[in-house]
Formats: sequence, C-alpha cells, structure tokens
Amino acid sequence: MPKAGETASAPRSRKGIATRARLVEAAKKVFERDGFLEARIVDIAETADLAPGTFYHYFDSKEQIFREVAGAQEERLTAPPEIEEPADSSTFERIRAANRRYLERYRDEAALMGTIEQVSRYDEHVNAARMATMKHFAERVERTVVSLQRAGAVDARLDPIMAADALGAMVARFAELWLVQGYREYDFDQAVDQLTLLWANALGLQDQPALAKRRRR
Amino acid sequence: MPKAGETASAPRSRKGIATRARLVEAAKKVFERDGFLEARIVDIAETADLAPGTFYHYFDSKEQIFREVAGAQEERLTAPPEIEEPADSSTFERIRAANRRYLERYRDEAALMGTIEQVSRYDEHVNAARMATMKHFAERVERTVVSLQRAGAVDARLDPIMAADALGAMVARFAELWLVQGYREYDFDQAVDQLTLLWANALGLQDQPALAKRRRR
Amino acid sequence: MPKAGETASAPRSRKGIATRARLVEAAKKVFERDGFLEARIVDIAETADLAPGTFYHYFDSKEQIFREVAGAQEERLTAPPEIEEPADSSTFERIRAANRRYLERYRDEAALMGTIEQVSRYDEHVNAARMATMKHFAERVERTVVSLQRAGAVDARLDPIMAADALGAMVARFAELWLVQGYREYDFDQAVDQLTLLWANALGLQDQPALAKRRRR
Amino acid sequence: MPKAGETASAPRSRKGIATRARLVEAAKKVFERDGFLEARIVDIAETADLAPGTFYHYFDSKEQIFREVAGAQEERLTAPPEIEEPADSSTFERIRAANRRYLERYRDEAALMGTIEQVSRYDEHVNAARMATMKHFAERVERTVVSLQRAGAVDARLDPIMAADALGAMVARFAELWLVQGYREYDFDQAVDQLTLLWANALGLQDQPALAKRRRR
DNA sequence: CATGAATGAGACTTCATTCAT
DNA sequence: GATGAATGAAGTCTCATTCAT
Repeated sequence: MPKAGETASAPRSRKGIATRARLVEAAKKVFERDGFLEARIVDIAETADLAPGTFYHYFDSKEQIFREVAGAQEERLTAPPEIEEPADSSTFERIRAANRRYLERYRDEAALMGTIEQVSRYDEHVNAARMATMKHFAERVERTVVSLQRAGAVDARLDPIMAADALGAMVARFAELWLVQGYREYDFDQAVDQLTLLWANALGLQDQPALAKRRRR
Repeated sequence: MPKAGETASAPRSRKGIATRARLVEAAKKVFERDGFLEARIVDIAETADLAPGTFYHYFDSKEQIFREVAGAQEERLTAPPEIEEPADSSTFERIRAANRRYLERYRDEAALMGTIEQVSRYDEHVNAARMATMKHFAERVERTVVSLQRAGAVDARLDPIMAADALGAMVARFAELWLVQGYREYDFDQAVDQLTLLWANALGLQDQPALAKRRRR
Repeated sequence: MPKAGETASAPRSRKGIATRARLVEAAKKVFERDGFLEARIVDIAETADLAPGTFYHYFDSKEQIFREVAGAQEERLTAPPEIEEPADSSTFERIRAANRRYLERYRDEAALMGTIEQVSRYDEHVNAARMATMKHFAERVERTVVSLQRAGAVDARLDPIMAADALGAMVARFAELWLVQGYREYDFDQAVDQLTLLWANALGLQDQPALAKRRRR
Repeated sequence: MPKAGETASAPRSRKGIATRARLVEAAKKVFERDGFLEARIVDIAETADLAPGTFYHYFDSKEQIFREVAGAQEERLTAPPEIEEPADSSTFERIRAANRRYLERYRDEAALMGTIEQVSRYDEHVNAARMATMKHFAERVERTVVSLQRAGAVDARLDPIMAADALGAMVARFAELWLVQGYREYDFDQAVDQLTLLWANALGLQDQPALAKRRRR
C-alpha cells in the first residue's frame, strides 16, 4: 500500500500490478536468503527478472519494500484461526491453540521471521509493526486475565498488563531462539504443551486438564 | 584475546595497553550512541583521540572490537552477585534476586544491550556469546528445577530444559522490550515482583510468600 | 570475456558496448603513461569521462582490465602478416620478415609493452599470456628447425626446442632492452638484419644471401 | 654503502654493523619469498628480530635496502670465476664456461633474480644495475668479437656491439624463462651446451669441438 | 512500463615512515 | 642503539538511486 507523496507510483495497469507482486515475492525470497543488509536491490530485481530501474517504479527504497514484506507476515501471524474454535473449549485449550498457532506460523516462515527480528532492531517502522503484533496478543491476553481474575480463576496478585507482556515475550523469544537461531531442538508438540503449561501455571489457572504424556526427542 | 595470523597485535608496552583500552572504551561509547551499523571506525578512533590507522594496530575490524565490548558486557551480566546471598533464603527469594540482578544489569547498560541484541542477529560470534549467557542461566535453572521436582516442590509435568529456556527467554525479551525498545514503562520493583511471581507460578512453586503490595506507576 | 559470478557484467546495450570500449581505450592510455602500479582506477574512469563507479560495471579490478588490454596486444604481436609473403621466399628471408614484424609491432606499442613486461612479473595471467606468445613463436620455429634438420639444411646438433626457445628469447629481450629500456640506440633496419644474421648463423643455416651493406647510425 | 645526506646513518659500533647485516639478510629472505611489492618493512624487521623503527636507523626506504640486496647479487653474477680458467682453453670453451657460470649463479639465486627482474621494471636504480651487468658481459664479448673478426675467426658481417647485446639478451632471458618463470624444464648441462652452440654458431665461430652427446630429459 | 547505464558519496584499510621514550 | 606506538594520506570498491531512452 504505497502512500501519497512517494516517488514510486501505484500500478495502474494489470501488468503493473503483476510486476509489483513479482517484486514483492522476489524480495521475500532474497530477504530470506540474505537477510536485510546483504540483500541488494539488483538481486531482488534480477530474481523478479526485471531491471534494477524497474524496482523504483514501485518502491522508494529497500526499507519500503521490506516493510511491505514484513507487514504481510505480521498479518499472517495475527490472522484469526483458519479453523473456528469450538465454542465450548476451555481457557487452557484456548491458550494451547493460540500458542500452537503462533509457533506454527512462526515456523512456516522462520527464515523471514529471522530477517524481521534483525531489521526490527534498526528500523523503526518494522519495529513498530513487530510491537503491534505483540500488543495484539497482549491486549487479548490482558482482557482475558482481567476477566479471569474477576472470576477468581487466576492469580489475583498478577498485574494483567505485565503478565500479558511477559508471557507474550516468553513465547515470542522462545520461538526465535528455537526456530531461527537453532539454540536447541525440541519436539514441536511437546514445545506447545510445555509453553502452554508454563503459561497456565504462571497465571495460576485452575482446573487444567491432564496433559497427554509425550516424550522429548 | 587476539589470535595469531591477524594484522592486529597485542600491545607490548604500558602505553600500548592504555591505548588499546581507550579504544575499547571509545568503541563502547560510539556503539551505544550510533548502533553497530552507523558506527564508523574513524569515529571510534577520533573519540579515543587517535588517528584511524591506530585502530588497526589493535583490532582487525569493527566486528572484532565489538565482540570484545559485547563479551565484557555478557560477563557483567553473568557475574556472581556482588552481595552474598543469605544462606537461608528461600527458592522464591533466590529467583527474585536473580531476576532483579539481571534486570538491573541490563538496565545499567541498556544502550549497549540494544546494540548487542541488534548485532547478535547478524554476527555469529556475538550471537554465540548471547546464547552462552542464556545457557548460563538456563543450566542453573534447569538444575534447580530437577532437584525441586525430586523434592516434590514444583510441577512434575514440566520438562526442566524447556522450562528453563522458556523462563529465561521471558525475562530476557521482557527486558529488551521494556528497557531498550521502550515498549511500555513499568515500575522497576514491580516488574521484578511480577516476573518473579510469574516464574514461580509457572514452575508451580509451593509456599510463596505474600508479596508486598505495590502500586503500578 | 568476463566470467560469471563476478560483479562486473557484460554490456547489454549498444551504449554499454561503447562505454566499455572507451574504458579499455582509456586504460591503455593510462597504463602506457603511468605503468600499472601508478595507474589509478579513478584516472582511467576520468580519462573515459566516466564516474569511478562506472568502471566497476564492466571490470572487477585494475588487473582484469589490464589483462584485456595486454591480451589485445599479445594478439597484435602474433597476428598473421598483413602482407602475404612471397611463396618462394627463402628460409632466411622468412626469418628476417618474422623478426622485422615482431620488432615493428613491439616498437609501435613500446610503451604498452613496457608495462606488460612489468606486470608479467607479478600477474600470473599476464605472464601466461606473455608465455603463450613466446610459445606461439617457439613452436613455429621448432617445427621449421626439425624439418630443416631432416633436410640437412641446419646444424644437426641443435635441440629444436631449446634452439627455438633461446632464439625467441634473444629477439624478445633485445626488443625490450632497446625499445623500452633505452639500453642503446640502433638503426632499425640494421637491427633486423643483425638479429636475422645471428639467428641464421645460430641455426647453421646454409646458403644465406649476401647482406646489403648498411651503416650503424 | 649508505650515502651522505641520508637520514639513515652508517653504523658506528660493532653491534650496529651486525644489526645492519641482519637487516640485509632478512630483507633478502623476505624479498625472495614475497617479491618487492608484497614485502613489508615490518616483515623485514620482524625477520631480523627487530622493531620496525630500527629499520630506519640503517635504511631510508624499502627501495634503498633492495638496491643493496640486488647490488650484491649483481656483483655475484659478474664476479670473476672462482676457478682459474686454463690459459690454453679455446674460445669455444671459454664461451661455454662463461655461460655455465652465469646460469649456475642465476640458478643459485633464482628467487632473488625473479624479484630483481621484477623491480628492474620500475626502479631506475635497480634497472641501471641490471643493465650494468649486461654491459659488463656485452663489452667483454664485444672486444672478443672484434679481435676474432680481425683474426678472421668469426663472421665479419656481424656488428660486434649488436651481436654482443643480442647474445647476452639470449642467455639472460633464457635463464629467467627457465629458472624463474618455469616456462619449461631443461637438463642443466644440456642447456649450457645448447646455448653455447647457438652462441658459437651465431658468431660463425670456426673450429668448434665435437659436443659430447647428451640426452634431453 | 521497462530498461540498464551511469552516478558518486563515503567507508574501509594499508603500511611506509616518524618520533617520543 | 633500539623500541614500538602512532600517524595519515590515498586508493579501492560498493550499491542505492537516478535518468535518458
């Protein structure tokens, strides 16, 4: 979504739209492979079978196209579940489902996520997008905690905001360490279970179900 | 610890040692101010009141000096507590002390930590050092969890390794979000308390003390 | 013939071809004037009325463009005679013609040859090209010697390979000493005659014609 | 032999003389290994177990010390034979002895000769020394040719100066091609014989002895 | 729309040489 | 005499971006 006042212009023809999409796709590929700093405009253009000049018909800078690529990924991360959740699922199950969803989506685009984590450390826009995603999750969690506290179902001593932030941080950083930086190898299902267990415990959530027994690989 | 075969050499005189130290100090300052990418060798040299060429007497590259600066900080993070802990302190108190220590040290060098987080996303050495710090904490936690599980004092369903990793990730990422990226403002003491509470809860730690009532600012 | 995997790329348009050629031409001029070591990329670009960066569109390094310039000259040296030789010319006359041709061509590009001799002492590619030229001449001579030996027309004691190498070396080094290094001044025609005489004598060639009388200048 | 008006001073003490000699020796080693351009003062000093600054007590520049190293080698090349020649040896035998001597001395310092050939292409002093060596040989040959022509023992058509220059060039360049640049491999004795034969033939020298039969390797 | 040639600022890096100790 | 720290001038090279076609 290019903004007004930019050099790059929105495509007006069908062909232009296709070219722009090809550039975004190519950029994603190159960013995944080379990271942001090493990625060169020429490579992106070449990958899209275009001349470097063409890039600047559609984007103002490397940052700009990256923000678009990254933005799409943040949207994928925060997208509603593809499968409707059972209306009657327990809090615990809902936490588990959310964690699983996040980890799956992170894993499916691990290379891109790595570059996003990288860029978010020096590009304000990308960092803002990253934080917006965090906030998206945090606010939802926060509301849940507040209402569960009212219901006496979770630890009343917790500050809902901090708790939400911290637990979000836990899952997010765990994902990066594991899926991007290769800090350790875990079994996927078990990782979901353990994070969920930690999460539920941390909130002091009552009435957790018995976890299925799984073995670490 | 400079390696052989490099251009840069260890100082052989008292003056050389001082100059090298001045460079490291200057580098820290510049990295804190400008981040890694924007930092220029010339600036570091100038900050140390030296000619650019002098830099290369002692270091081969910006990466090399950064690794040294970052390494020193990682050591500061993992240094043993300055004040001896009371021998009879409870598990809960020890968790709290550890969290406070980490957050204090992170906060005291927040600018540098920001740059380290940044660089660790594209320099293997720095990332390795970062992970080593994580591992340092994780292993200690892991051992504690194992023994507490044996004692029946914490949740037996937890995998000690994953739990340690995840809780470490939680504190680490929380610190960055808060102290580097300014995601939100928290009261320091309260943040320590809340993280500790989440941590203890997550492990299912029995017999936590009543928390002092504190107000969020 | 640029290789793949390099930064520099072959021109894709008519304009590009012209620009590349301008660079080569400019490089020749600069190398002739300044030698290889003193030649700066910026000077080459400037001489071609181009920005320094443009150089790197077409060449990866000073070495690379020099190899091209030098290669062209080696080709000029080994090019077939412009004027067809009389079919009935004697061996002696053919030797003389070959020597004259080589010396003329060397003289016409003496400045460049000087730089080539220089660079061939530390660039393997250039040295290889230099040697290829030597071999080109040596092999031709060698074959001639072999067949003349069979015909009993030259000294049977000579090793054709060594003789060819040595006589080639003689003319080549003589040319450099004379035309590049200014070791001494000779009359051109007389130098051709004398080298030819030495050459023919060395082979023990029978039935040489009487030489026209010439005076040294 | 340092000249007046230079920064570097002649050593006055015994220790100074030894240090200077160590530097020359070290320089020779480094120049042989790295060539002139790649040789660094620091390496020379280090090889001599000295600090870089010490170098400048004795020499003004890399060029200066190289000239000294090269000069010593040129002297070695032109030194009188270690073994007195038989007074009654034939012209042919004397040519052979001279060629052998030159090639042996060249071969014994092939690495250094390579660097000298290199430097002589861009350092006037070194080139002058190189040419002086050539002239040393050429003048001797020239005188011989003149007197042999008077005696009717060699080709009267030859210009003594050109002949001497050209035959000197032949041996010199042949040596470099063979012993430095590895253009081809020859048997040493055979190479001496063949060059001598070519040389004698070229002059039209009468009454050559039968050559011993040797096989090329 | 697309091309691809051209730009040019600016950082890195080397190393011969100087100089205070 | 010897040390070794310090200098600083250049030159190379990259690549995002512009622009004429």
